[in-house]
Amino acid sequence: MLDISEFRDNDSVIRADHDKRKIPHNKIDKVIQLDEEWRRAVFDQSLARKKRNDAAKLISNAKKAGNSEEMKKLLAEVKDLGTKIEDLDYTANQLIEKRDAIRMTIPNILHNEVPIGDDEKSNTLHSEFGKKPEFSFSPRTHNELLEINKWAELPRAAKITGSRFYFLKGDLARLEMALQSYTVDFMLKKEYTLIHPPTMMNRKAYEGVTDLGDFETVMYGVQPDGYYMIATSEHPLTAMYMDEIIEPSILPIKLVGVSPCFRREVGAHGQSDKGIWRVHQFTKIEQIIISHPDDSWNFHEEMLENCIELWNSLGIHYRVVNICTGDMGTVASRKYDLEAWLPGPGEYKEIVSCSNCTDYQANRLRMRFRTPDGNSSVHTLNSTAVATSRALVAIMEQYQLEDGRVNIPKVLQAYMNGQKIIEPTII
RNA sequence: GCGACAGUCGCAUAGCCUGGUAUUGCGCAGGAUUGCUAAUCCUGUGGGUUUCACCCGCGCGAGUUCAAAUCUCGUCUGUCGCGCCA
Repeated sequence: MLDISEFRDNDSVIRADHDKRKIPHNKIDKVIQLDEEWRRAVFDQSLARKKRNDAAKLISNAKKAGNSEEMKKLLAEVKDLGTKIEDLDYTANQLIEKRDAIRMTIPNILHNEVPIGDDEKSNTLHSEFGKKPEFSFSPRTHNELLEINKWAELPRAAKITGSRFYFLKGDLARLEMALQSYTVDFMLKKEYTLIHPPTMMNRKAYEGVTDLGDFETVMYGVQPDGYYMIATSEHPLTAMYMDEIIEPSILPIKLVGVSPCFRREVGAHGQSDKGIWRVHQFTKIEQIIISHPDDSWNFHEEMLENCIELWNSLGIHYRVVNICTGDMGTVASRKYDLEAWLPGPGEYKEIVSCSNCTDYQANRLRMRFRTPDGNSSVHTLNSTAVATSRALVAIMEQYQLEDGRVNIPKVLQAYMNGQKIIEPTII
């Protein structure tokens, strides 16, 4: 959520941003209008309350002085003030609720260097690492590899839950654990603090970290308690400090979260969704930084550097792209994606997303730090380190052998008791 | 799940019985002063507005009242005890 002062003093910035995103200005106008109405209502409300407070003081004095005549007179004067104040309160509350309901849906201000364009085709290449692996045979898709090696049970998972769930089996399940351990150790060396968060969140906290539309399309609700399964550990880790005033001396807060992630994936279809690429549940290791606003752009680069070092160490060929205006979403101000080369389908596909959300989440969550001139919102940043299902797909496809088995990236072998190849599952 | 107690500004506290201007300490920030690894003093330290002032704010919500941190009801969270349990 953008700070209200942006609408009062700086609306041209928001308008210019809307132009870049090709969205109309009507919501901005509405927020400004409601804000003006609210401020008038609050002023009237304050006057009425002052009147009541003054009267209450006089009544108190009259009572102490034992002047019951005076008291009766004063009481008669303020008799109807209570209802009047209630009405004014109601009006003011209605106005600010409307104002903020709209303000919540207005997206973050984009960084200057975000490329302009309508969809992912306009994302621009930032950098590229590794080389496309060459095969003396026709490389298989990860889905074919899963079947040949019995590394996953998809139809059986569909029986007990539904489509897009999976049982991971045998060596591939072990590789998943190795990947988690390796990634966590990697992040610990960067002095991030490991966190296992709650896997469910209440509505209030969740509204602070995500686009409201996600409640319909992304998150699973948990009844009867009204909780939501987390779509990523970014959400609990970022919301962890909600409603707090943080001492600036503890900034930056650097966290590495490990959690299962749950996504409904409403509206997702197609051939590319076979296998475990796009699933309702997966495990993700996530980087989170809560920082002073002056430092956030440096930390955004730091998180990207961490990803690059990590994925280079896994020996995966991928490219980094700058996400363009049309592909950005509501919360981030700037976003890099890592896209791994998948030899099976012959495409680059997203494996990492690295965002600076500036003060957008912090404003909603009321996460502030002290400054000499009062409190000011922190910045929040998040980046995937590794989403295990997608990392496994990239490893399987890029490290595959002619017989369908898969070499284990060197850095993971120590986490697999020295094993060098993952073998088919027996049953 | 049951019962008792608790929730007050970053932290810790007083105020609640008996309704009438949110107390004190610590931490943090700014300033002053002294000068030796620091001390002392002053100021500030929840949110809002038409900002020399005023309004709101004592977990949240409702009620009683001219007036609620204070009384009543509901609710949430925590602590302890009991029960259940990996």
